[in-house]
Amino acid sequence: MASDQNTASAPRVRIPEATIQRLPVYLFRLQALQAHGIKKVCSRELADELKISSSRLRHDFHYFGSFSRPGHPYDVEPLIARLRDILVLSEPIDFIIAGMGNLGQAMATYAQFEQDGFRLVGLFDINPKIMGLNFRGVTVQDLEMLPDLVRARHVPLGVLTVPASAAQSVADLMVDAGIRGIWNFAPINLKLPANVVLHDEFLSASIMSLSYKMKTMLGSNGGRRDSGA
Amino acid sequence: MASDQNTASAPRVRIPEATIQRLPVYLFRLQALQAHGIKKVCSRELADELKISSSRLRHDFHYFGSFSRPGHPYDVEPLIARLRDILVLSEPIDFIIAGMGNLGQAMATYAQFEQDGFRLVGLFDINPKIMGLNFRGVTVQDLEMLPDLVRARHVPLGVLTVPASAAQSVADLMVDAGIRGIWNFAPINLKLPANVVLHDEFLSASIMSLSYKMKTMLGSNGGRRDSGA
DNA sequence: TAGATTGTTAATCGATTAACAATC
DNA sequence: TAGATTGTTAATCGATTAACAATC
Repeated sequence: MASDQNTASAPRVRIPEATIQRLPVYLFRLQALQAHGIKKVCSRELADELKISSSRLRHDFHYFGSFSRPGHPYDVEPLIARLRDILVLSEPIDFIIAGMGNLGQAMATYAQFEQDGFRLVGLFDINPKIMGLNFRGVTVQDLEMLPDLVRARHVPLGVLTVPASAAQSVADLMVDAGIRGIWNFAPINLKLPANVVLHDEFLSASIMSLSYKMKTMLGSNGGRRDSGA
Repeated sequence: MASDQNTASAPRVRIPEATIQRLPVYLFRLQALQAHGIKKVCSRELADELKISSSRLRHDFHYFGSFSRPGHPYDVEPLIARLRDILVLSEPIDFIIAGMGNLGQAMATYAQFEQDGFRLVGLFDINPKIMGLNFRGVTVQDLEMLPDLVRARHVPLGVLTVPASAAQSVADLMVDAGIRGIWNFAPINLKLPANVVLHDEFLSASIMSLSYKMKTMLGSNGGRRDSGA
C-alpha cells in the first residue's frame, strides 16, 4: 500500500496560510488559460506568470496529493476542477451581507462571487431608506430579521460591511444565530468564539501599506519633501 | 518632543512585508484607544488586543527606531503621529479611480481614505451613463481624459476597479502617464514596470480562502454541530 | 530606589527554494 | 526509449518568539 492521498478534501498535515491564499490565484489564472483554449500547462509556465517559483507551486499542490504524472504537464480542466473542489463545497455556499452602504452594495452586486460558488441569500441594514431596495434579486431587510434568516436557512457565511462602531454587535448577532464564518470589512478587531472563522479585509490598511511601499520606492531619502536638517 | 528623531522614512534595513502590513493595524487600534480617551498603552496590552505577541510588536517598531523609553509604556498620541508619518506623506496623496462600477463607486465614497491621508482627484469610466455622475465632489470623466489629469497633477496612485478584461490596458494607460502605484481589484496578474508598485486586492480569492478555512474547521473540530437551538 | 517595560539580540520555528529521484 | 517534468525531500532563508540587559 503506497501513499494514496488523492482525496482533495482530507490533507494529512496543516496547510500553511500562505498556501491557502495562493490556491485561488492559481485557480483564476488557470480559468484565464482555459478561456484562451489552453489545455495543458507546466508548473514552470504557471508559476512564472504568477511571479512565484515553480518549486513553490508544486510544493503547494503537494499538500493535496498528486495533480499529474512525472514528465507530463498539468491538464488545465481537471486541475481547475480539483482546485475548486479543494476550495469550496460542491454546492454553493449561502451568504448574507450586513450593512448596505456603498461597500455592501458593491459586494451585493459583484457577480464574480456567484461564479465562484457563493450564493447571496440575504441583505440587511438599519436605514429605512435602504430597506426594500433590491440587489441581484435579493431585497434589503431590517437588520432585526438577520437571526431568523440565518437560523432558518443555516447560512454559514456573513459579510460585515457596517460601520466600525456597529461591527462588534452585528458580528455577535451573526454568531448567536449560528454563522460559521465572517468576512469583516470594518477596521476593527472583532472578538469572536474560536470556532467561528474570521477573515479581515482592512481596505484602509491595504492602501496605507501600498502608500508605504510607494514612499520607499521613491528614493533612499524618502522623497522630494525631505525637510532639510 | 516634537519631531526631533522622526527620521521615520529612512530605516536602515529592509522592512519585512508582514511588518508593513501590520503597521496600519497598530495605527487603527491606537486611534480607537485615543477615541476612548486612553493616553498610554504598553506593548503587551496593544499586542493582546491584536492577537499577536508583544515581542512581535516591539520587533516591528524597532525597525523604525525607538518609540518610548525602557520602563515606560507608549504615549498614544505621539505613537499615532509617528506611525502616520511612517506610513503616509505629511501631505495628502492624490489618487484616481478607473472603473466606476459598483466597486469603484464604493471606493469613491469610502470616507475613511480621506481621514487616512488620501485625496480623491479623479474618476474615470467608459460608460456614458456613468460619466457626469458626481461622487464626493468629483465628476466621472471619460477614461480618455485619465492621462491628461495624471500628467497635469502628477497623480501618484491609481485604483483599478475595471473588469478583468480591461485591467491590463487601463493599467498601461496609468503607467504611461506616470502613475507610481496601482491598487488592483481585477482578478488578473498585471504586468507592470518594476518601478511601479502593485498591490492586488483579489476579493474573490479572499472569500475563497475564507471558504477553505470554514470547510477545514467543519471537518477537524466536528464537535460543535449547532449551539443548542 | 525598585519595579516596570522597552529596546535588542539570540533561539526557534516555519516557509521558500534547490535539488533530484521517480517515472511517464 | 529518452527527454521532460512531476513529486518529494533536503537545504536555505526569513520571520516569529523568547529572553534579558538596559534604563527610566
